[in-house]
Amino acid sequence: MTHVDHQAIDAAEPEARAGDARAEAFQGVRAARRNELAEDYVELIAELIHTQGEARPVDIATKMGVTAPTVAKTLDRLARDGLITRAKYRSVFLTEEGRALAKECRHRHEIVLRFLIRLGLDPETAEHDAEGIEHHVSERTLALFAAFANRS
Amino acid sequence: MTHVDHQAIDAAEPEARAGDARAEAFQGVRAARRNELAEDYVELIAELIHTQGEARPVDIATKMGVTAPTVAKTLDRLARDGLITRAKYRSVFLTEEGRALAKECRHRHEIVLRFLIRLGLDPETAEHDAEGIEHHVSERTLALFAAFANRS
DNA sequence: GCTAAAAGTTAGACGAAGCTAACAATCTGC
DNA sequence: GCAGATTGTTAGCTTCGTCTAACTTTTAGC
Ligand SMILES: [Mn+2]
Ligand SMILES: [Mn+2]
Ligand SMILES: [Mn+2]
Ligand SMILES: [Mn+2]
Repeated sequence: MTHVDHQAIDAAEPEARAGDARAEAFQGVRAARRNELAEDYVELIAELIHTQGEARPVDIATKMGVTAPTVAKTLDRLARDGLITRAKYRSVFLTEEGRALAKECRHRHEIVLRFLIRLGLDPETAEHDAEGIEHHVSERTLALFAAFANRS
Repeated sequence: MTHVDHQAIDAAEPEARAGDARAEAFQGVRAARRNELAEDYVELIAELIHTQGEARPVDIATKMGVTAPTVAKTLDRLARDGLITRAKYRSVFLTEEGRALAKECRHRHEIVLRFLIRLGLDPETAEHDAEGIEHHVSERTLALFAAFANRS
């Protein structure tokens, strides 16, 4: 467990062709990028289920700022990847795996957000930046962020 | 200038459909994502020109950890977007605009890296994480990172 | 219980970013 | 200055993530 992996879903991009340390870093970033969308979706779905009782595609679309067909296609991919289950014209459910990923993402998001605020950032900007940064923070960095956020 | 924009190249994704603050954050992240690759390329090209005297596609491919055809196609896009110039079978040059972007990216990369190391991260991991985080750091956050990195 | 609005789906387009296979140009070492 | 190695290009395939347009199903209000 070196870089950002978070029990990644992967399968794509033939690794190995490493050699260069730089190349490895870029490959790690590309791997993280492939999971970003899934992470944001399951995190949002968990939140909707918690606050609204259910996760409807229309609400996902609104919160994500995309159109309904985009959500539909993305949900199909998440289902294919075993993170959610869904039935036609019904709202969405997380699988065990999806729930685990959501929890992990929520946790990471929370730490990055608190860290940025602790650093002195306004909550608005902190929320924006955390939404992007959270996917590129290794376990080590996360631990340091948490320590900083919790320091008295 | 709210979130990550760094004089972004954009043009895609019809904004406006905001309303929700969350949606705006996600749209910002997607916008940042669209510039990531261009940023990494121009930064690397600038570095190669500086250290090797020229930026050859084969070296870009090695450092980025991708194949030569992938580099070729990406370079075509960068040329289309006015960041580089290139001639068949020759190495790559940055335009004025590309040079400006490279400088900005280098600067951002440097600050994020120094910040992470200052936080207590090992240089290895710091380099990996910085490569991903740099694209999702707003001006405000960058300023705080710089201040933290430079504090006595 | 109809009907109109809301929500969801399907089809199809498009660009980005990756790959492999095959070919072409350039460089290098003798 | 030629041959073989290296580098670069082209063609074509794939998946992802976005969109619009058109259609279907469900829900809600009367
Ligand atoms: Mn996010
Ligand atoms: Mn998040
Ligand atoms: Mn980078
Ligand atoms: Mn960089």
